[in-house]
Amino acid sequence: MYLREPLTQLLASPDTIFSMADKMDEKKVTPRSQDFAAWYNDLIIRAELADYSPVRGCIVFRPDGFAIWENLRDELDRRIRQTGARNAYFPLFIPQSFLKKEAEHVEGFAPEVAVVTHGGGKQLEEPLIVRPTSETIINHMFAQWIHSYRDLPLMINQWCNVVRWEMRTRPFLRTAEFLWQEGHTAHATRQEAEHETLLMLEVYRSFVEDFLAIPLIAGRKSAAERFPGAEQTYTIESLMPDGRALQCGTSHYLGQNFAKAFDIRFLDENNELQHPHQTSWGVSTRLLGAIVMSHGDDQGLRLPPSVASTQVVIVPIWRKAGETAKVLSVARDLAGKLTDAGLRVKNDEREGVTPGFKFNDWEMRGVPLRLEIGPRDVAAGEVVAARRDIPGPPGKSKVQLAEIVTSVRAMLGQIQANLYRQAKAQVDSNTRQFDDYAQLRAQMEDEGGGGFAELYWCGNARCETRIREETRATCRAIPLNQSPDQNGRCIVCREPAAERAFFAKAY
RNA sequence: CGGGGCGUGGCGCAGCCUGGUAGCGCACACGCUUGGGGUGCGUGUGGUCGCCGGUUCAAAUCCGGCCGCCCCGACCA
Repeated sequence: MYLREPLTQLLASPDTIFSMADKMDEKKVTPRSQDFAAWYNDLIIRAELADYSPVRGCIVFRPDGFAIWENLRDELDRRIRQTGARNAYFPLFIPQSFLKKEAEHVEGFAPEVAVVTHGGGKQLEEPLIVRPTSETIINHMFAQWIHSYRDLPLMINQWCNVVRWEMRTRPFLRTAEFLWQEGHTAHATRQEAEHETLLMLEVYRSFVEDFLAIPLIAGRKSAAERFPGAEQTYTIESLMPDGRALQCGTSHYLGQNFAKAFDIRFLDENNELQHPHQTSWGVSTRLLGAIVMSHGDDQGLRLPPSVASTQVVIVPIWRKAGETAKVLSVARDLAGKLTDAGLRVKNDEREGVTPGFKFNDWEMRGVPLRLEIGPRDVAAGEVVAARRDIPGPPGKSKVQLAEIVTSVRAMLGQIQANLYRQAKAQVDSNTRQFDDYAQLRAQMEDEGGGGFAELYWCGNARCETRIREETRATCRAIPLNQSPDQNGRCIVCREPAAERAFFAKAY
């Protein structure tokens, strides 16, 4: 399904000297500027984050890729628990009839649902679907657990896999099976549920920006982009360097739609039967794709220290046999000191590969900080530190061994902040305001994704549809808390428009 | 489902036109060498050429059928 090697060689101009080009391609990934999609695929394979599987649309998470997910998951899980939600686990299989209970929900998901028709060698009485999301089965259980306002709020989160039979898949960004967390809550009042929806949006926003160093626009979705069955969908959207937007997480206010469909009722303080107001919210392994694209360069991955499986790699260097023991001893001592300080450290003592090879290897894998230590450094009581966020000689500096822990901690903090700064600059330079529809169309026709377009939109679906059909850009987010503008005019119909929206071509 | 392309060691490809029993690069293993930015050399492992059938003394190569995959389109939080 995916091309293991990019099409770039096939697409290369006929006068390319293949014998030379091939030699280069074996060592380097496809340059990002040349073919963004090929660069992305190359990086994932070469950095050993994931591999293709024999099953169409499904990928294997290799240890280095899964470690990023684990680090990300542990931190987000901690933040989710802080809001009061608790983890639980619901079945992978859901009775097919459940999906049909909420009209919009079934319409939205039925086409991409996998169905199990046989088990134990027999045809099942009722087919089971493999969950594409768990609203139905969780609300079925909520109906049995909720009786009184004293049972509310009920806040459940689960980490699991889900399956959506996508027609077109890409590693991390859209796979048939993916890992995610899905939160589901039920509240006594609309206000409480709406507050929860926005609270979780803010949890996601701060988590992705601070921990993953990915700049975002937070806002609500247009009616057309809403989750099937939701009253309101909120989103965090990022912009990839190729100018296409990536939805990084969503939080939905479900109103009473599912409560009514699944007959969830409780007695309030006045002994009156009420349907609770609900929310659901989730982020997925798609975030790994966002990390790769937002930070990576032609040398490979660039991982924020917060999620990197290895934060610091030590490369010992020696020339003569007599130097080896001394260098290794200092390197090991250094690794121990940093590990004791709570850092994730690797000491690369491989023989038979040159230091230069190791430098490139660890840069490909995105390790934020490399410490080179050779005979000269040992003699001087220092190491050479090379920052992954600053390529080449400018990123190198000498650090005294005596103050190594403090220095490394400081540099990791600087790298985390700088990766965000670089990504933000990239997004800002690709975000434009438009007041003229012809200019918007021209921008979106350009090669590449077209970037974020910030514009006034009246909110009418007809104008939104026209933009989508004529520019292929969709409404990604309508930022929250805008101060109403009396002078705004819809970019399409010129009617008064109170709010600005961000449009972009999306993944 | 419509249009286009491709199936040859793990990966990328050549060989096919003009049949003679498979080759190159990378990767991998071993040895020496090298080591502060992807060292160099040597030796070696690994393939019923997508599948089935036909033609022929002989098929990766020619003929027929089938299967699979990829790209574009349709579709899609």
